[in-house]
Order: sequence, then structure tokens, then C-alpha cells
Amino acid sequence: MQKISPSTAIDHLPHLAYDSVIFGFSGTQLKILIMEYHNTNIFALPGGFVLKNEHLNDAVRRGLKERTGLDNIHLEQFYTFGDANRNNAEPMRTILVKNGLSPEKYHWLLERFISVAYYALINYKDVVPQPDALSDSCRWYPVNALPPLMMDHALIVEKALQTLRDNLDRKLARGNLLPPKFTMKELQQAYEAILGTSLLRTTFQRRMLSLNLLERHEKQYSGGAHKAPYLYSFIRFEAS
Amino acid sequence: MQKISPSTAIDHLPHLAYDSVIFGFSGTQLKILIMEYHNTNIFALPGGFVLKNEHLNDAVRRGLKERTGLDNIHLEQFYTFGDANRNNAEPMRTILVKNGLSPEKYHWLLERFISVAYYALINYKDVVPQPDALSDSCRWYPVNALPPLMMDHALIVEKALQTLRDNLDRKLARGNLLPPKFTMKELQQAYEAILGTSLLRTTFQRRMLSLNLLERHEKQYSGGAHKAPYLYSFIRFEAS
DNA sequence: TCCTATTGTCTCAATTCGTGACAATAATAG
DNA sequence: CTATTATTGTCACGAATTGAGACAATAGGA
Repeated sequence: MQKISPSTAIDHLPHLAYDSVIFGFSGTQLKILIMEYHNTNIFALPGGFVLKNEHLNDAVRRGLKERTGLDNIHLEQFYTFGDANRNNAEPMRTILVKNGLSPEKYHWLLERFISVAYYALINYKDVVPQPDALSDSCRWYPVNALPPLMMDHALIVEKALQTLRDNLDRKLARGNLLPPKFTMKELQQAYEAILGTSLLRTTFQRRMLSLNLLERHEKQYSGGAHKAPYLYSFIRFEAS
Repeated sequence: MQKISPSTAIDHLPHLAYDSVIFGFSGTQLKILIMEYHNTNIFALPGGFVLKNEHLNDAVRRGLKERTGLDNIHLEQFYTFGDANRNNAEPMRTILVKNGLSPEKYHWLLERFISVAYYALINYKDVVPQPDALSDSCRWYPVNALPPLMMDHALIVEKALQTLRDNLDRKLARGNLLPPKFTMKELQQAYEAILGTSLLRTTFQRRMLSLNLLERHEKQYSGGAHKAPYLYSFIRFEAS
């Protein structure tokens, strides 16, 4: 959640929030950015609200920049969660109280929210997560070892993963999960971390090369006692 | 838009709407349900608002039932449109005035709306479209001959079509566009209408049969002077 | 100089796909 | 009852793609 003040309620569209599932990749593991609120043991996805005259997509970009310092990241909207009972006022009330804020004054935060969910793929070495006013940690967790998440955030993560696994080729090319140049092995490890399966090396290499998505660059001499791999990058798409 | 009254504003979540792209199939053409408002020449997708204690998905189902009389239709959410300038107050003001309603009294309708968009696939013979209080027609238009649509509704249709064309197999099986039992030729025509291309008969038949999505039933003796085709139905999925 | 781990590519069989051929109808006309 | 016609289900065969192992080409270290 973003920084709030008593005026937040009137600056923002009521009942509307967004949540973002920020995927990062560490070399072998797929991770997600999760926040923990001060003294509460309550964990949540980073999210925020939309200003009255702000594009929805701009609001999410703004939130991601505040949270990670990152700009120019490809964000993809994947679902809008709108069940009437998805909001449980209890965790939010606890968060306010533990932060010395009055639940009466911030009553609008306890009401029903529709949440538009986005995901992004970023290279987690580029990021120094920034806790915000209400949270005291903002950290990476492996997707298969997440802390218990508040409200329906576990469901949101599940749906994001499901969406991500479809048509991975195009999505990885759009995302910023790998460094600009990477080896075929790194690419395969990213696929394997996201799909949760292992893939055949030769078949994978042939398939990726035949997709005409990769550009081959110089070799990378990493210091290992073995043949040096080529570096590749995604060919940048034109429009859309 | 659904029936409105002076109390609508306080019954519903503000700034939140939905729009639905209802696809129907006539045998050769893919069509969409479009409404026209009384005396205005303004065309729009059927849409509506969400009650304060109503699930978003339920609100859309309710709207579809009011509009088409159809229940138990598979609706799929595909995008949420949230640009700040997507609402143009002018068409809405015209609609109110032409219907003898005061723009002052219904001022909330002129404000910014976020819209969650859904699509459905239905067999258009099952439907007798029902114009609502503000509209005097609710009719099928071929996707390639739509009237000019208000606001960003043309964009919504375009994105719905784009979404629909991905992974058509699973989507047709979920939808209700074909009758419960259909011939291979009818299935192929549905594919061709949606994809906008023609397909090879033998390849199509082999592919569909190999997907293990179809169940074969008795033959259909249609009266034509030729071999009778088998009838097929989609095997119903278990969960999800 | 030899050894080892890793990488890029090749090979070959198995599978799938594009395309035309063909036999099996279901009604109708003679 | 037979010939005719339009349509449908399936097969056949070459082309393209995929699974899986083999192998040569390194880049360092011993």
C-alpha cells in the first residue's frame, strides 16, 4: 500500500485499488516481492490507489517506481478481482492501529475494494525494494515459499503464475527478468523456474533459436574450465 | 446500460462499470450484440453497474440475463479499461436529455468510469435481445459491420476478438456458441468465422479429433443427397 | 599436454502436419 | 432398382517438427 494521509480518501477513486505481482529471477529461483506491515506479521502484495484524474495504468507504474525505484518496466494487467467479500476489514484495522492511525479517520480503507491486478518481470539484482510508510519490510520470497498473505492475495499470485505460464516466449521477451544479454543456459533456467519443470537442453536450444526471437552476440568467458557460451538478447519488437 | 432510477447512484459502487461483448454465431457469421439508445443514434455495448454488496461477476451475469434472458452462460473477463479520459460526458448527457432525464439529477453518470470488460459466446438462435429502459434496440451486428460505437467501445470489441482468437479450442468448449450437438462442418465454420480465415477440412478434422475434446454421437440425417455427418459434443471439463 | 565440464550442432527415429485421393454414404432422378 | 450427385470420414505419402542421444569444440585447471 502506498503512503496515505487524511486527504487520501478524497484524492482517489473510492473502492478501487490495484495490486502488483512483481516476479524476479535469481538464477534458479522465481521470486515475488512481498511487503510486511509494521509490527503486524501481516504480509501483502504491493498495491495502491488511483488518483481521480490518473490513468489506471499510470497509477500502477507510479506505484512500482515508488516501491522498486524502477521505471520503464513492462506491466501487464491480468485480472480484476471483484468479489464483494474479498476485503476483510480486520487486517487493515490492525495495520492502522499498529501504525498509530485512527480506524475512524481512515474508515474508507476498511470498505470494499475492487482490485485490478498486474504482473511484471524484472531482474531482481536491479532492485533495492523500498518499504513505504506503513510497511517495515519489502522483500523477495521464492514463489514456493511465500508467507501467508492477507485477504485474497494468494489467489492473485496463483492467477498471475497461471497467466505467466501461457505463451512464455512472448512474455519473457517483453519482460525485464533477464539481463539485456544472457546465455542459453540462463534462459533455460528462467523457463524452468517459471514452468516448474525441467526441459531438454538440445530441444530447448533448437526451439528458441527457431523462434527468431534471439540475437546472438559475442561469447562470455566466465572463467570456467569449459567451452564459453554465446550471449543472446531478445530482438526488440516493433509496435504493440 | 441497465435500468436506472434516482436511487441508482447510492445503490451502486461509484466510478465502476462493466461492459460485455456478447458473441453470437449464425452459421457463417460472427455477430455481436449492440444497443442503440432512444432517438440518439448512439450505439454501445451492453453494460451496467455493480451493487454495493454484489460480486462483480454476479453483476455481469445479472446484466446478461436482463439483456438476453439467458442464464448459466460462461462469461470471461478479459480486460479492465481505466484511462482517465475514456469517458466522454457528451454522449451520456445526450442520452439522458433524449430520455427526458435531468443531467443534474443523474450527474454521477457523467463522471469518470473504470470498466471491467467481459465476453460471452452464445448460440444466437437461443436469444431474443431485450432492449432496456434507455435503449430502443438491442440487435446483432456482424463483427465486420458494426455501427460506430460510443466512447472506447470499438477498442473493447477489438481486444475481445483478439483475446478470443487465442487458444480457441478451450474457449469454444467453454462457451455456448454452438448447440449441444453439432457437426464437424459447423464447428469448422465457427472457427473460420472467429479467426477470419478458411481452414483445410481434413487437417481440421484430424486436429479436432486428436485433441480429445469431442465426443461422437449418432449421425444427423439432414435430408441432403449425401453422406450424413456425425454429431459431436464437447466433453465437459471437470473443475476450473 | 592432458583432463574435465560445458556448449553448439548433428543425426536419426518418432511424431505431427499439409495435401490430395478415395471409398462410403444419403437422398433424388430416371 | 440403378445411376447420379454432394458431402463426409479416413487413409496415404511426403514434408516439417520434435525427442533424445552422440560428438566435436572449446576454456580453463592440473
